[in-house]
Amino acid sequence: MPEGPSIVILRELAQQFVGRKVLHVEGNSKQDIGRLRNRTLRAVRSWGKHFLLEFDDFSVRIHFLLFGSWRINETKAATPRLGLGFSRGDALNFYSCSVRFIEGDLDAAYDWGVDVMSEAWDPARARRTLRAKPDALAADVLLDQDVFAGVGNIIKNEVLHRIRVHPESTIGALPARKLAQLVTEARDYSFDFYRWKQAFQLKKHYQVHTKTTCPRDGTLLSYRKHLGRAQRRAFWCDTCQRRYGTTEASMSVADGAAAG
DNA sequence: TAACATGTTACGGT
DNA sequence: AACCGTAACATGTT
Repeated sequence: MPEGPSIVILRELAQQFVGRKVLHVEGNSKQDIGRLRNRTLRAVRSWGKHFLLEFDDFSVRIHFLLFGSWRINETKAATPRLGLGFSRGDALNFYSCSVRFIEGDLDAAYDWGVDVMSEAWDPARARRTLRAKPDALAADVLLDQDVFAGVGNIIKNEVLHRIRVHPESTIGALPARKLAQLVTEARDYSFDFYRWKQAFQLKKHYQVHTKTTCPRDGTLLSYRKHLGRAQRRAFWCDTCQRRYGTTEASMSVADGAAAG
């Protein structure tokens, strides 16, 4: 159930397998996972919520969707979707995830500049892309993996609170400084998420996600279960998060109730 | 305990 | 064509 920062943590934990040969393959994936046997893992990479295992001429792409999980040198009770066995009984096990092969060079398949966790992250390009979407909602663009690969619903809610922008603000109505903040915080909050997750302290740092009152001013937070085109949960403070622009949809829907 | 949710894709209808 | 809504997938948490 990971957003981008969790995938970065997985990538770092999986680094120990780079350069080692896959000795055993198991799993209920419908892909031709048998081809992985006796192949040497060349690199582990990530792009947004994608975890990538790179071999000589192809790579394996793992996407955990909502319920996926992994174990390193351990197993769960369930059958893995894909399990890779290495020497000394070491193993990488992936559960209830999407497994796909990517043929050829990963650099040809992925645009690293849109990955908020990447060294190649390109904020100027993100701002440019957003300027071309004036009618889109702030809550929707943050979840757009073509713009902010790795951002998920938790990061979305926390970023919007941090920059004091209402989730239904329209992008075209944001002052240039706010748009720049949105882009900056998409990355900066993701790195905070990463550090807190590593320390097993992520949830206690939530400001609005799944919360009922605003830590800034004690306002009862607003909650909507299906907000925006993405139809995802939104938590926000009507006192400190300003709504820029207006949409008919937002004004006609009256189901904003207290969270929790 | 039964809902629910850190996500995405496919498909049918408009 | 573009867009929208719904279903499907699958499991740990509350």
